[in-house]
Amino acid sequence: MMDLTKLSIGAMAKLNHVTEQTLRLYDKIGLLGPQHIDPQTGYRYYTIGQSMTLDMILYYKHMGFSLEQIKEEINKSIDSPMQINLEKRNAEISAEIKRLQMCQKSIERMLRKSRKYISLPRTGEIFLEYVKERKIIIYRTDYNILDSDYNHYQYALRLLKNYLYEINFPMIYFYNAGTIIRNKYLNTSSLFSNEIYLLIDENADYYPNDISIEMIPQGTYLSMCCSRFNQEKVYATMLLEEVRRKGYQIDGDYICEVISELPKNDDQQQQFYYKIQIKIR
Amino acid sequence: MMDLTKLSIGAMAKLNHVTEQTLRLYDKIGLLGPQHIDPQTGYRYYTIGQSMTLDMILYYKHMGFSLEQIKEEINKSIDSPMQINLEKRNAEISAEIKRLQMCQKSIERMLRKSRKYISLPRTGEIFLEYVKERKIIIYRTDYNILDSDYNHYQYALRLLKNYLYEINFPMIYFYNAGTIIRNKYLNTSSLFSNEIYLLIDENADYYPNDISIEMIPQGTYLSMCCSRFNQEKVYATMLLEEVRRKGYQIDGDYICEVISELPKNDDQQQQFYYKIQIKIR
DNA sequence: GCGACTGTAACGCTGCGTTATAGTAT
DNA sequence: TATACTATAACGCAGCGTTACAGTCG
Repeated sequence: MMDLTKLSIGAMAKLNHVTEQTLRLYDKIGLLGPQHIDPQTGYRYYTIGQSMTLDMILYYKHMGFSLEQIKEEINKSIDSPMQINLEKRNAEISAEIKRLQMCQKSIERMLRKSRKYISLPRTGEIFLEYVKERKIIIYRTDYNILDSDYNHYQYALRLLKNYLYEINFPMIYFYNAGTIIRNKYLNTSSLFSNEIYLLIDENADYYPNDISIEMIPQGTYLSMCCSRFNQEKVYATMLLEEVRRKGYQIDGDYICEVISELPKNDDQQQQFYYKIQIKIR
Repeated sequence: MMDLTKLSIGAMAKLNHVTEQTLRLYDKIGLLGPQHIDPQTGYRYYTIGQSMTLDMILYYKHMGFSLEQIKEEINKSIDSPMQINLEKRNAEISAEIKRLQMCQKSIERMLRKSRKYISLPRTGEIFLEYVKERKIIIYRTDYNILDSDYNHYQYALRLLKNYLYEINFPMIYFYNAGTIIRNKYLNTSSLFSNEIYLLIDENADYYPNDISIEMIPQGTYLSMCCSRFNQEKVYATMLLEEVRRKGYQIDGDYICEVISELPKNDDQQQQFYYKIQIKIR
């Protein structure tokens, strides 16, 4: 039978299902050293009883403590309570679980968005669709967005996002962006908009106090998918013509929703895929 | 107004709430490079439109993808579906959440154990307590544990644990260990035990098929806390004397439960704190 | 010309896994 | 002597943070 008080590092490792490197590391950082080191060869020798300490280390590790934290815990006497740290860790884990659940929400939303995109009609095709109520946050510029270029549009969007960032409204809650042309500007000869918006996830469970949210009503929308930035005026005109041709009644404001804005690394061009729509009755 | 198509790395970093190092890293690994690099100075210049790509990167990062994975996703065209990866990631997160919930169970059990320990009577004091039904796994040795030394006890325990490890019964489910003296050996002049056991968490939701579990019945136990290893015979004798003195009836087997076995790094001595008990009626 | 900015390069963090090279036990 | 074992040292992993030192912008 092997000597239970003089186990080589390999024997100790095998007995406890850890690697020798792990044991060497624990020795090095002062977490668990061998009971004896041969002064001639430097060989580490452990006793079987130390596997109990190793058990505890692994247990703490399982609970998510760092080696440094475990070192503190291990060296405590039995009387000093570890409860505080355990409860703290418990709270941390709760927070982590919550974060992961938020991740899942994000993923599910992306999946929905992806599925939605796939089933969308081709560019330029006009179609009817029912849309649920949507929450948005609006940012007003001091110029006509429809006449400005892509960079200014992006900049305005960035300012809005940064505002939301500053008031701690998590980015994960908003995704698609777009512009609104109010009804009163629809019938003028030249279209005008100074409002960009961000869509807010319907599942958002938290809003800062000082945020002003607008609702876009549910209903039937006449829609068209587009792929060129800064051609909103052209597309919108086509849409309005269709409204007139079919004899629909315009109800509310005109909306342009950016569905997808694709970064491409190979060429330096941005690709777009967005949808414009107008509520009718 | 700043040039929205020639943002320095600092300006870009500020606009998007990332650090310059992050942008440099993303450039280096080919995830997101500046649109222009001054060939003279090597200065990086970004356009505002690239913050959209950065948004996506951060969004993917939030969902727990690695930079390498994000790189793949970003370079995909809109037509190739990212659904597979999203769903895979979703499953990963579910598994992670499950793991964390197991962690919490472990922590809560440790907290219970800790609170229990604090309220325990002093060493040597005999007291009555009600104990719930317990599940244990037993390992039989071919020698009298009460006559063997600490190392052999630890070794037997290790063999049991390794057996459980091999049949994939997670370590987190068992905690306290102990020995049993069967009733038939209680009345002999010399105490005998060849069974050590591990307590199984009552919340364990999984058992391997080929495991044999024994139940220790609920009921009233006469108990005593002890602090010296290998003195079980002495303590047990005291306990049996108390039974006789008070006129209790022994019901079932004698149990020795190791409550705490404390590793101490400062001196090389192990410290113990265990409880022996016998069911009475 | 000064301060704010930018560049590259290198080390640090965690918890080991993975070589590489050299000495040791049996 | 063969071979299984052990030692130290160093690099790698992810995603940056953090120096340090030198050149550049307004």
